[in-house]
Amino acid sequence: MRPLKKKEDFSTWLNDIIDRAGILDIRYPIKGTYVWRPYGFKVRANVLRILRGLLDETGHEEVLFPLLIPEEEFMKEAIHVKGFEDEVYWVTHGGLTPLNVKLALRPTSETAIYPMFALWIRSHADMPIKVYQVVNVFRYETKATRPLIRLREITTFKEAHTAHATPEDAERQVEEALSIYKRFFDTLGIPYVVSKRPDWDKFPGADYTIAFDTVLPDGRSLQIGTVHNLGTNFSKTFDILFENTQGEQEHAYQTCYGISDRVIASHIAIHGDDKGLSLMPEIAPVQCVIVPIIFKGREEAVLRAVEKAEKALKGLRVHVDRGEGTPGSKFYHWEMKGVPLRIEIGPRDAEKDTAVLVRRDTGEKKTVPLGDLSGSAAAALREMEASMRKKAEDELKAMITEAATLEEAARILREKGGIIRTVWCGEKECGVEIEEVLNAKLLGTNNESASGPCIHCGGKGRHILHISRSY
RNA sequence: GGGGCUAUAGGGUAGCUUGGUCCAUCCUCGUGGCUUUGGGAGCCAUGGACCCCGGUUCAAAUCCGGGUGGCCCCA
Repeated sequence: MRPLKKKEDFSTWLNDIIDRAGILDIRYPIKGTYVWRPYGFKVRANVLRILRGLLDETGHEEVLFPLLIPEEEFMKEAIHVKGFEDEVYWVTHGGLTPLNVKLALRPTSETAIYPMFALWIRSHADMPIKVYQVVNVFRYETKATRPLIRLREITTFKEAHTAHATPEDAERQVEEALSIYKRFFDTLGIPYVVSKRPDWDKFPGADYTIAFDTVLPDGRSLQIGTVHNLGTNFSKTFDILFENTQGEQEHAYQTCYGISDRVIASHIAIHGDDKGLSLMPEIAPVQCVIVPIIFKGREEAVLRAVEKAEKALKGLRVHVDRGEGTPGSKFYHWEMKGVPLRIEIGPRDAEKDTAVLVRRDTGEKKTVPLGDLSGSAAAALREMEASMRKKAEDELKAMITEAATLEEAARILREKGGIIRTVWCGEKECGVEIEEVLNAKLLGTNNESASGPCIHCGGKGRHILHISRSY
């Protein structure tokens, strides 16, 4: 097997680790589609548990819409259609019979959900509606596909859709969505930069789009979440009308926001190392693995101590590796799987009633009394979470660089990548030129105030701008 | 959107240039056994591959065309 080298060859590293840690099987014979394996599926389930929790506690309700969307509905919203038309898979036959209405495999579900919203909403009192679903969506990607990052079947797409009686309420919803996502990424230890996308790069059909981007170890940015204020664009198309308090018919104000498989990709990419995965305790399928170190003739004492340890750790997700094989090979195995905490118990420990506690992130070893194992394990996990989060945040900070000129920006992008922070006038023409000159993307602007000249045209700077090479 | 490279056991590879030496190399892996266990142990036995379709040829892993998958570069 080839050695893992995250720094030198990130792309190969990521593919290898996804395979070797048992996240996905990347050999499924259709381009851009992959198989979730049991271990990866557990990670995914834990991630979704956190996300569902955050949505549920803020009054969202989970629903499930059909995968298929009739052509007529799909084609209704002109700008939206244009944004997706070359990526849509069409179902054209039922058995051998050609369908008289073609059916789209959802590339996202606005056009599936909003016709139903039109039926559900009659009065201002029916709102707000806040629903979400976790589904697979299909996009016929023409560029090179990548596991968890660029897929033809996005298997984990959490999309929330809301409708409101006033524009202010929709605006508040955007703020709530941003705060939910911030808490979500914070929990997972994924640092991010928030940008309002330039107008020409917003979600097709949105008034505006606010996006979360993170930076992967190769210096390229990855979009990991988006929040859209749809205004009345879709409600006008799909006749989502309600009677307001004045007794007049009015179009509903809508938002939608989504998160995908990429969250898992970025967690793997940011926290993993050359030994394999390194999972935050919160999402690790196994939080603590106990490796008994058995010597011939002295099994009993060790196994008794192991049982005691297992009992003490009740409440954590614990696995005891009683399998064949040497301790060394088990250490490597569980490090590859990213298990946060390892507990070694051998004859020496059994004798002294202790255990060796090893942190996955730092490799730090500590001998602790068995009687106190529960407390010291919990403490170690807490410390790990904090320090993993901090490390990731520091790394992202180090990848955000200020630049005053395009030459400087180009040099930074070439030498270390990451995100350029600079000043921009806000004009489309100027922005598009920046993208061309730098061969990079404008991630967008933040809400800080800016002063000084625009990096490109020298005009009055109105925004702080984020630029990067992106996935 | 344009261009290039590539496909050999479950994973990683040698062989391809110059067709025959190949019922295909090595590492890893699987299976049965003995033995071992504080950072990937060892020994014995055994299992497993030339992406698909077509063509050239006495002869194809090797050459040619198409398909499919993978990787990279440019816009």
